[in-house]
Amino acid sequence: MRDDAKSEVQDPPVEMGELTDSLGFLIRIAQIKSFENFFERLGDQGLMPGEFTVLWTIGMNPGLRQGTIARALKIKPAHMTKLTGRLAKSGLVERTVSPDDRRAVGLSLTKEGHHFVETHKDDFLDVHFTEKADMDAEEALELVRLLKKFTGLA
Amino acid sequence: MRDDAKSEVQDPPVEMGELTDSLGFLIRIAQIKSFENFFERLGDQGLMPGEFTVLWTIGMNPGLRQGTIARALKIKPAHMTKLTGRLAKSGLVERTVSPDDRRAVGLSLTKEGHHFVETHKDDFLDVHFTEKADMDAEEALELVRLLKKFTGLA
DNA sequence: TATTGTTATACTCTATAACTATA
DNA sequence: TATAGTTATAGAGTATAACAATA
Repeated sequence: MRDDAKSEVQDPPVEMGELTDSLGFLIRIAQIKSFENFFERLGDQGLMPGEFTVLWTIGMNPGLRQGTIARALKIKPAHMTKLTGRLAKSGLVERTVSPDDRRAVGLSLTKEGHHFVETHKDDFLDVHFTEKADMDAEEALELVRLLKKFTGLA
Repeated sequence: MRDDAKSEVQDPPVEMGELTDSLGFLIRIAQIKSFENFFERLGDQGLMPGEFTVLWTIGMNPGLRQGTIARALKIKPAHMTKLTGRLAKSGLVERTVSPDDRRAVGLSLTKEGHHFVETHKDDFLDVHFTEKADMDAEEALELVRLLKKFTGLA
């Protein structure tokens, strides 16, 4: 993610042909770009994008169990355990065993967690991504609409 | 990437709010979807999407050095070493030390490499991704155009 | 001294299986 | 038996630093 002004290596042009019209390739490059944007805005907060996503979703659905949140966000169970572990250790998330089913772990935000989400909400949701890409508002809406359709979240 | 017909876990609805309009989140889900598509078509070929991308680009630019290709595809040097190592071991790529600069490694496809790219080209480029997502051709073109603009590849 | 590619370590995330404690 | 979550291991990919060979 380093992007030194100096790193202007003199490279010969690289022909990519139809690759630059391949959705899979474009999504990968978009992912890199999106990570760069995230770290520019929130890099000093010590959280990864995935952690923020989980935090946000817990805030919207307090008390829901870990597995339910994980499935909704397409996070694998094993990884979810580590993720919530970190968030709990940071004091942002509280895990409570359900009295109904003592196997289940309910998730909710601590007061710090709520404050954290509220404070960094706009930076996290990247509400101003258009500016970097020189896109107008209409294009941004259309990009979001088409991605939702492609992912099936539409 | 498992998606058993049985795995219809009865989950309560999970509220995600503005997250489903967040570009970063959508790109991550799109990435998962795109990987699923890739493995449906090419899973039995034993190559990862990144490896195919490298293979393709070497084919378009025979003889270019490793670092140049890596920078163009935004692959980190350390990873590129492993990647080309695997491709060379599979007999798809040939690495040759340049006589001009004996530090440089030039990459080119073997005969098998050429054949592999030619054979799986359409599956790899995912030229028919629209069908799965119920998108028409115009929407597909627009999605590609907007992603190119966002990534700066435009 | 600087650069090309390599090796090594550590971290995120995925995939998988084995395990526990419940149910 | 099955399920919820955990632990452990292996792999892909990234970040970083140190290194050898070469320039």
